[in-house]
Amino acid sequence: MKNQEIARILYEIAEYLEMEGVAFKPRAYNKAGLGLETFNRDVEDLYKEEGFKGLKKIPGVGESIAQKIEEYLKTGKIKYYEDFKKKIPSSVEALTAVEGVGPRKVKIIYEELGIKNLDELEKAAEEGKIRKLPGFGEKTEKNILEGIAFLKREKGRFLLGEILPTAREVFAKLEKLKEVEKLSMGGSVRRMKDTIGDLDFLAISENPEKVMDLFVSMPGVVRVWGKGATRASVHMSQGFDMDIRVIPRKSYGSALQYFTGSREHNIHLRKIAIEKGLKLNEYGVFKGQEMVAGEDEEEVYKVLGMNWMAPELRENTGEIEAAIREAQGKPDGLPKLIDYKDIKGDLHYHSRWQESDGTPIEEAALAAMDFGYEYIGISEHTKALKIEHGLDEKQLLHHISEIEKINSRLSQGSGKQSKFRILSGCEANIMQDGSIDIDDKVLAGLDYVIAGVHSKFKMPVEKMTGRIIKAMENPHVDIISHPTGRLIMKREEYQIDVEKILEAARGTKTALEINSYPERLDMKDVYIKRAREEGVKMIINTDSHIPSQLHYIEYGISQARRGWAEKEDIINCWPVEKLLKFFNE
DNA sequence: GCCGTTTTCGGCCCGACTGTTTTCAGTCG
Repeated sequence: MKNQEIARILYEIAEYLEMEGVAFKPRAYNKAGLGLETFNRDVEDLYKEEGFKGLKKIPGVGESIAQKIEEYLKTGKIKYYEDFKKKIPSSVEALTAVEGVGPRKVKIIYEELGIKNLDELEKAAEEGKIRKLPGFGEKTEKNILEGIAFLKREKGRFLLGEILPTAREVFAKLEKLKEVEKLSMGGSVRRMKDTIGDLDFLAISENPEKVMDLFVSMPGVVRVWGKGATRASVHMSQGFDMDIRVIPRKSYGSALQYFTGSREHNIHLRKIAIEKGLKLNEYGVFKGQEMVAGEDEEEVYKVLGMNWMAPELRENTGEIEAAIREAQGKPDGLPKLIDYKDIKGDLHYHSRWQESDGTPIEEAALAAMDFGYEYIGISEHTKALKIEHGLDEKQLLHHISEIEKINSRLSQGSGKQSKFRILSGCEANIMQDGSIDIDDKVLAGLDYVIAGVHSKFKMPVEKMTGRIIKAMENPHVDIISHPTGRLIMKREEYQIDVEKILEAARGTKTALEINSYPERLDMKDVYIKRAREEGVKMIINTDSHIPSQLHYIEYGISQARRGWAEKEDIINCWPVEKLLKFFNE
């Protein structure tokens, strides 16, 4: 996929244009970059199939940018961009990553001092050369040094699963302050994005200064980035930043809306406000001087002519249009999102990750019951994954009979226990040629089969796509685990043709997994949305190895919601009989 | 440079904070 690659160049062109002080074009390039990055088709395929005209289908891409994309696809270069690089050969992206340094400052430090990268910038700042530049001073220099130190220390973003528990702890602490009347979390955490940059808190308080004081002196705060009358920003020892804003009650809803974002969602909303002769900002919706909404988030959306929508949807990928249609009573409104309580069981659980003496399957079943589930599926690794104690055919037959025994024991128990069901499964390996490492006869004896790629991740796109499709065509395979293989911030996705995979999944009635493991969250939201549009069924699993990981399901559900998934799209929202019927078809 | 149930031309989201100025530019979210 070259989408990301070209998008990055477009973003950099935007920065160069900003350096030059060009108006409006930077926004156009940023928009086109985002359009390309979030476009659900491979730009190379698009160009091959539909030519130059196809490129203009990408949101934000018109005549001129389409030409530049075409140039890149043909030659691997864009002259317009190369010319900028010749003029100012700075690592723009690296330099603007420093807090307080933007394109204009990058231009000045290059032209005055010839600085092109972070190391040179750091050296110049240490030598006291930065403070002498026009528009710079001692403080800016100091901030640059601290900003660079920060970048070196942290990579910048955190996994949702890493940060959400901490965010909730901080929330609980802040909420206890007697000066805080009301508190909410905004930002990407409220939208449950797969990675989080920082935490945003919003509060109502009669005594904002006091809240600011308390916020910057909270335990865990190692640095105060800034502190004003209504806003403060701090760095935490765990490595992330937190912001807080104190907001008047009458503006709480609009502030919550504004600080939840996304940025693109907000920009779209403001345009709609303007079209209606209104002005939208974090303090409310205004008609002239008169405030027409603000205290309540739902009201804010309502006066803009649309229904309220879940934060997970707010990425400006069609949710605003859907909310408007819904408010007008038209069909094709907002999706009725799967709820965090809709999952009835988890089918990706490894009980034998350590060869322990206990009864790990029963332990898993009891934990799942406590979790409110009606069933759990035990899906051990299979023999090709020796390092994970993968089971061979003989051991799998034993696995099946063991589960039968536990099931019959449970069925004689009382109430909840008697209705609970353990399903026998496995997570088999999709070998290089697309075959499965377990004999079909044994696969047939299991309640369900998950198949996944666990080796040879770096195959060319046609081969990897064919490999997975062949696995789906095996009549015993019911689910493909972590379909793209990404490890967030660690490993790229495998090269696959997502459209072809979706087509095959629908044709073979194979469910695609939404793996809830915090560093996987695989499939990601845009693929979930595509899968749903194509009528492909999905399943949200945790890939747990111990009972305490069952709660990861929340992260998988959040990604499903971000992908517009409804209850019917997700097969483990179904009762066990319907689920087994699906597997048997 | 893009885009259009008011437009193929004339618009393009908005406010807080910082650091540098002496009324504001740059950056951020």
